[in-house]
Amino acid sequence: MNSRQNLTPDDVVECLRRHDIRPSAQRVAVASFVLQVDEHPSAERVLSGVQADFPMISRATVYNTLHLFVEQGLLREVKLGSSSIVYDANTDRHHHLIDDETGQIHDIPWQAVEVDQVTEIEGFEVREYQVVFKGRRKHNR
Amino acid sequence: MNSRQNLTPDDVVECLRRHDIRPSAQRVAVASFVLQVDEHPSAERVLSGVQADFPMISRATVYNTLHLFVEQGLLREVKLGSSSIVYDANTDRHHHLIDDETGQIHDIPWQAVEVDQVTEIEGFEVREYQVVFKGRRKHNR
DNA sequence: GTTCGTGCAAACGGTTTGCAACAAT
DNA sequence: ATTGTTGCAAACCGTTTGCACGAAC
Repeated sequence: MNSRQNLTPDDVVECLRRHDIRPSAQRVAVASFVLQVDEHPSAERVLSGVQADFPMISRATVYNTLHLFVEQGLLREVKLGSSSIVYDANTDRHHHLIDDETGQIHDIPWQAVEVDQVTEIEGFEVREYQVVFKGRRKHNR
Repeated sequence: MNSRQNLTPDDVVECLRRHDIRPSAQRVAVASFVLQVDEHPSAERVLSGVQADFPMISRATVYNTLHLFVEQGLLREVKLGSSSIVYDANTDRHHHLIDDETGQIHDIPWQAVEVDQVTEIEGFEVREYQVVFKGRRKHNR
């Protein structure tokens, strides 16, 4: 459920600026990939994806850059089922569904579900929450 | 929120048998620890915990044993915020809260919250779900 | 005498770190 | 000149694997 809008390099640069991130060539490359890929990529996935058309980017830079993006609110880390951290360009509130077969993580709109009484968790102060679903794609029709 | 009942070795042996697990010395040691510890331990945590009074147990055996326990429904794996897989002796439906400060995972009773419209997730067949809360302990009183 | 359980040590995979080189201002 | 950014390689940590020894039926 990722935007998939075709972003021009200029769009990406502006987006970085909006998040107080200086637009180096590497950062633009990482951002372009992460903002347009139609999945929730892990750092290693980002590395190989970006290396496809930007071969001289290093692993360390990708990790640095992703951390920076998270810090600046451009991305969110998602740590669920999978063995690796994945990144989510959708920074609005939403839920997640983990595909039983593929392990892929899908965004579920916030209004798809209604959760009640959240403020009332005994003994805890809840800062945020989400529903994590497990299941699978409904076949063809 | 773990039971903390004092289990005798015999209780543990019986519990293993109920789950079709042959009670070796190592398995009893792992089960005793995991069923009584008041937290959600990682495999490494189980290893060091069990080694405390059972020094000659190997890493591989702990990992094997935990996997076996999960397979047999004695434990559940919990893969959330933390970098490692943790194990949950509470096999009933429940939610989880991740402590912002400590990273600790707490069980939240199923009825603490009400979730609606879960069957209606567009395009997916939901097999199970839980709410994942993030927050912190309410200070003393 | 197979099968099952255990131990050891090495491999693995994703992430982090330290450090040196190189911009950028 | 200081600060920020990159690249490389090694370290790290939790987990997995292969294999050989030993116990159990």
